[in-house]
Amino acid sequence: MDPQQLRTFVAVAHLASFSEAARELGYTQSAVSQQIAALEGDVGVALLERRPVRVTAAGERLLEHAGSLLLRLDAARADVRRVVGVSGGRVVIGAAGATVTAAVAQALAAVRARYPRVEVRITQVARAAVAAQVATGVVDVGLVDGVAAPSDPLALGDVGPLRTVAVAEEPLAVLMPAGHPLAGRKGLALADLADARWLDAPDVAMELDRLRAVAGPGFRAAARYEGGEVRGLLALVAAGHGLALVPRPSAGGAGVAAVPLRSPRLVHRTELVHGALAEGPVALLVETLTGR
Amino acid sequence: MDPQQLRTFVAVAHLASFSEAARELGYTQSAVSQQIAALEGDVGVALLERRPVRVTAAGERLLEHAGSLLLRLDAARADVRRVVGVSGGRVVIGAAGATVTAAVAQALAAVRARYPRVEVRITQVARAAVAAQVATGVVDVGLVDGVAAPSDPLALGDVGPLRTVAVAEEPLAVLMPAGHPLAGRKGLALADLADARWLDAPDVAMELDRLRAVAGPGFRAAARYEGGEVRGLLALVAAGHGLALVPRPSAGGAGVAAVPLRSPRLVHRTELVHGALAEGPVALLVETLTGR
DNA sequence: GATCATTACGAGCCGCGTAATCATT
DNA sequence: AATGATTACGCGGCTCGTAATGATC
Repeated sequence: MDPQQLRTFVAVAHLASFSEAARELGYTQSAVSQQIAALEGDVGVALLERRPVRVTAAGERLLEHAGSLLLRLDAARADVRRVVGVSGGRVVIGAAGATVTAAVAQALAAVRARYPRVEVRITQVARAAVAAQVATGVVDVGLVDGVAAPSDPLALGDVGPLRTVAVAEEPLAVLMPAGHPLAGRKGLALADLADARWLDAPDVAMELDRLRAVAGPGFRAAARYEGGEVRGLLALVAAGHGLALVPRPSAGGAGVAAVPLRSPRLVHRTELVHGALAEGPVALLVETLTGR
Repeated sequence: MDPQQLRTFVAVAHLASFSEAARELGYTQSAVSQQIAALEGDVGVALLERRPVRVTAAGERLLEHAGSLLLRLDAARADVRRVVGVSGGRVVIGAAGATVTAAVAQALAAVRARYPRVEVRITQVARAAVAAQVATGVVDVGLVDGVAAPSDPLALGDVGPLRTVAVAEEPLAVLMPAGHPLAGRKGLALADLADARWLDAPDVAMELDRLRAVAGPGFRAAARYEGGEVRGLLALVAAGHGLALVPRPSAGGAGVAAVPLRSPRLVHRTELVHGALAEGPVALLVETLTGR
């Protein structure tokens, strides 16, 4: 069961095609076919049905393991390399969404103060790819946010050997035009607003998909705002284009009311994903963010 | 980083010798040397110092990952094979210590009732090897016991992708001769007994090592009883050879007093270790043990 | 007949063992 | 000198690509 075969297997399973997998991995059809055959011979079970290509029950089992296995393999390699300090002069943060809060900025300041010469870079990373990017060492740490019950961890799926720690938890608030009938309330329940029109602004507010996941169906999108500027969102809300659910600190502005969310009891949570730490700027960053 | 190389690396690191590792793995010195060289070339870092053989800092990091990685690899293979039902006609339980309690016996009865033709086998397994044996499929499930705070999981180290569930928690009692000055007490603190003489009976009572781990030093062994019979232990205690800490259900007998342990608040916990479950006798066993 | 997986086969590479070499005690 | 790790080298096997074959729509 060598890693190459596993990688090929997940590619085939995912694409449901030998030839596509071959193209993606830079092999010929033949090579892929032989690798799968070898893997099946090794474990002694058919992993795929052909024509159409579908994973068997046994293959399903292997798939469950394979992702984590490959992630850990990458993480092991990256961890070993980090010891040498290959990435000594640079700290790369992979942020999924609008996770660079005040706390993060502050921690970065601490890093700059202690290591003035290291370059700090923040790149946008797809939420699903954070673990892989941290594991492979493409980024040094990852930042992910989402909604969760207070002091509950985010559902990040399989993070393999990586550790996750909370860096911030903020209450949530619903943004609405100042003149909205509910604008004066002290707090409100999300269920009451399922029928309202919402703004889908993945970078600055809660994605509607995730909202639906925790609060049931509904929450139709009136418009989508793909910018990263909170002001843009505020303007849209003020103009009555729809509501938005945001962490309370980023709420507030002219013509906009921010009403705290009372039910369900949820918070906006930001978590840090990192691998093994030795010392140096990355370790300092993590320590500062987690309060030593 | 193929698994073979990793396996060789952990062997060399563990034995601190290329030649010994070669002997253990059935290779020549040369092959081991080449594998390590290839691995180091692959990750780009020296993993071992030679003469004497010692793992470097980078090697240490790799070691941390390697164990879990290989365990998961074995678990993946075993999980896949289990789908085919290679072990359909047999259920093998690996027990570390005296973990086959009434609950386990009862669950086994349920399995026999439902699957009359399957052979049930219980083998003794070293505590440290339970995870590996379950992962590789040598045994279908593992049973491990130990002391822990109420409803706290046992510290089993790395179990990789395996799941652990509690099957029993029993209060602890100190066994002492009926005439012992403390024999009439309703409960007592372990700290008061650190200076007493204890019986080291790993198969039927708490190992003294683990006792020291949770309750501090002391707890000198007066004698060691390696049998698996509780009666033997009771006889020794009655004769005044020493005290023993046992789960309360197995306490009691002529000439012996069992005084409940009050402090620290600890219980005897039995946990089940298992891989992925499909259906069949093993699944039934686990379900019965965990109460569906 | 077109698409796509498998099989046949040859070329190159990789990994092992044997044996010689080098280093450390 | 003896033990033990590394290097040299040749053989066998493995894996890939090309190309032919087979299966399925």
